[in-house]
Amino acid sequence: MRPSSRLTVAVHVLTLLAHGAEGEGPLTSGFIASSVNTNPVVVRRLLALLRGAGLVRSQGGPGGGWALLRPPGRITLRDVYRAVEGEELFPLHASAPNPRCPVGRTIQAALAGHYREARLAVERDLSRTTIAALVEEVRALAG
Amino acid sequence: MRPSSRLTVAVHVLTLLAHGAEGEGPLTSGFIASSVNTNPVVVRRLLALLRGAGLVRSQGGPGGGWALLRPPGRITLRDVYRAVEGEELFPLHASAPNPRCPVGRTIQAALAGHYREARLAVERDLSRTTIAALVEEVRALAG
DNA sequence: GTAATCCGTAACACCATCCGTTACACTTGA
DNA sequence: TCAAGTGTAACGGATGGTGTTACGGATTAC
Repeated sequence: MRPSSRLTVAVHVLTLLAHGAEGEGPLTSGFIASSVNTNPVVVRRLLALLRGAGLVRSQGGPGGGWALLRPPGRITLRDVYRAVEGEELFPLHASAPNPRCPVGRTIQAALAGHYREARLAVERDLSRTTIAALVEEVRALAG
Repeated sequence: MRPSSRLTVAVHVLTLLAHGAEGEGPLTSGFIASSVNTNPVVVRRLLALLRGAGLVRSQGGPGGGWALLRPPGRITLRDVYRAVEGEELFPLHASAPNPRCPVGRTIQAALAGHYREARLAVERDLSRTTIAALVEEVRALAG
């Protein structure tokens, strides 16, 4: 499975929700979409994944929109990654290798463990960065 | 850029080359393709990338084929990963965010550093495994 | 030198996925 | 009751990976 820009957009949106939290009230998907430069439906689809992970909540009707469910210091990039990306960092063969070949018969089992370790290494690294830290960086860069 | 199965197939092929090294002579793309269960052209395309990275050599004509250029104990999964995958572990936005938004204007710069760290973390993990180690695992699993 | 074998690469079709867009039903709040 | 939101299905376009055919070029064996 190839990587998408979902992680980037999801982090962008969460940073925006945390950054705008001083203003009162939730942010609409239309407003968020104008910052990301995309369509509101794309934003709602992505935020639905984050809602499924317990990171945000949505509210309908006038004055409705999206808001964080946790303080930004307690949301890490690992949480976001798990919410929006698939299970596997590196996919195995598209079609199964030849079972009559000793290497073909066993290579997937051999690789699976190493891939799992690599995925854990990424997640360990992503867990070091919080949305709150990104808000700080954004404020420093944007002035 | 999303992940593909290129890393898996490349590691499979290199393991096959190392495993079959006791037999004399290079392996043909047709033989390799039958183990991977794909088309010889696919194998040649992928091996061309590995050749560009100095991992294998090719030889035309009868008796020709592909062979390792280094002992399998000195080829790590990090070498293979760098040879066949793109630069970025996680892509940034497909279309640039809104420069009139403080978050949109700065989020890419803020994320770039974190993504670089994550990529290094993956590579650090992949560098712990060699093709020789995979040959051992395959032998243990296949009997 | 001739033929067989193998690589090198272009060209094309197929397929899955992602992204953007439209459309419309539903819910909420004033 | 109306306006402002979300929820979600449906569709099309773009992209990239994969599989396949085709053919030119190089090398080896005889």
